[in-house]
Amino acid sequence: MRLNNIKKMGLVKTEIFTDLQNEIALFAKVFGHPARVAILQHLFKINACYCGDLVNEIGLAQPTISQHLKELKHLGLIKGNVEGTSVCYCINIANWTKMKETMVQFLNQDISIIEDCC
Amino acid sequence: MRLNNIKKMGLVKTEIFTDLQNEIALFAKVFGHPARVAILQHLFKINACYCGDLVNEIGLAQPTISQHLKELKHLGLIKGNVEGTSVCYCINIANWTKMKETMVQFLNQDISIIEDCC
DNA sequence: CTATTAAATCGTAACATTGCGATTAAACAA
DNA sequence: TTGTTTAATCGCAATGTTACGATTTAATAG
Repeated sequence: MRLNNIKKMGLVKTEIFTDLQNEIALFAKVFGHPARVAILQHLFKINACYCGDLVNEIGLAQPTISQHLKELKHLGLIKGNVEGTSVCYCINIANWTKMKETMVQFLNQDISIIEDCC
Repeated sequence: MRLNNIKKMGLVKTEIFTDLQNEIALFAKVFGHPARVAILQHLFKINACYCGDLVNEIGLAQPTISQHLKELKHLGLIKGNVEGTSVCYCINIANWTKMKETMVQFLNQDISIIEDCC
């Protein structure tokens, strides 16, 4: 159920974990930076926007925003469309939904637990 | 709505983001490693277990597991109880539930979006 | 063609993360 | 007290991440 071309995790010993565990970690990792959280929130809010809008909105330098957009795009969560000299970014709903299912299932593990053990 | 003593994010310019954005990023970051995903899944599955069990179950060295447990504990998602020479770990359900609410709300941002823009 | 504009890429400094061997600390047993 | 067991901590090597100035690329305007 992986989305786009999923990259390796460097030092992490991915081979000793299941595909699902690695997939959850990769999705979570991309949310593990407030700039990427902010980019996604903004894209959801205004539906589509240019890279430059995000630079103004968020307040990080253009190369930094570009780098964060690249990571989101690489995981398949956003799409970028060239319009003249600008690039219009928006959420990839189909992939977002797939990702959401995986993550919500992970977060809902607690439904069978009644109370703490210790 | 933050749980435990939340730490800074190093190079990350946290001050330009909202508390919620930083909180989502911190939660996501802790899930951003398959070992921590595996630890949480195992704790949910068997309800409580010793550090040594996790070392056998997961296959990373004891200091490495100990370090991952420390991060989960620091965020408040697990509790550790000393029992003789062992330490029994389990999920902190109350904090897990709070975290889940925050994350699910973030993941459900897509409910208003009908289709892709570009 | 020559600007101009917008965004990607390059290069790099500062810092963080991962993993583990070695050691320490704490509880208990004999 | 002296082992033994279990887990935390220390220290460090290898690698990743973040941020941004400088540069390049690509599209368009004049």
